[in-house]
Amino acid sequence: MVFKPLSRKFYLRDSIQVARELIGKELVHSSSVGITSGVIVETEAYMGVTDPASHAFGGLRSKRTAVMYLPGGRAYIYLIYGMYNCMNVTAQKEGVPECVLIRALQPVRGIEIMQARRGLKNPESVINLTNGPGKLCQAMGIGADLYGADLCEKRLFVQEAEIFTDGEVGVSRRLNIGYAGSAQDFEWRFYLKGNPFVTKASF
DNA sequence: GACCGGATTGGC
DNA sequence: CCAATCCGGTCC
Repeated sequence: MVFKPLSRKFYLRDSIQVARELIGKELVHSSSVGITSGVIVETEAYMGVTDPASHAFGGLRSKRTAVMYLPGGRAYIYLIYGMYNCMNVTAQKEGVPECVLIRALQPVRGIEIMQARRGLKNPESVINLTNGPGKLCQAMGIGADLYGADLCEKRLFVQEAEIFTDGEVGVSRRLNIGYAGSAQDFEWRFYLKGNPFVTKASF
């Protein structure tokens, strides 16, 4: 099995472009219990300093946002609602804190590991493994220990998918950012049309 | 040092 | 529909 992380160059662009191009690529995590991976089918771009929905809005620098200011291509992982992790891919050149939230995956490798980590009652429900940002982090074993991980190395990375996922890329507003004012209307969410792992949205 | 709320989820 | 659960950000 040959792993080939995308180059740094892929990430050194604005997060909208990175978010769109991440659709259809494979996110891979090599952990002590084995390899898990999935095709990225839903993303959201967070445009940093000028984006009220971004954790780096206004140029905020903190322990949490620090990784976003490094050159793109690292994992920005944060705890949401005190219980779930969300994984972002950082984008842009050094000093420009943009990132892309991974909202859903279609499982490819290590599905049994994912099921064990998720601890679902009905294991036949594969859909529930990775159809949401918190769920996919749990299934993939992505936690705070991977904060800042370099995606150009081989522990946690993105590569070209070997399987073909058909369907075109849809665009919509981002979800659950009611606090973000007019930025709610920006269409910075990307998803694979018709894919069953994509979050059900009302628009 | 206190208080508030969230880029979510699963159970009732 | 709503509780879970805790960290970061804000304000005092």
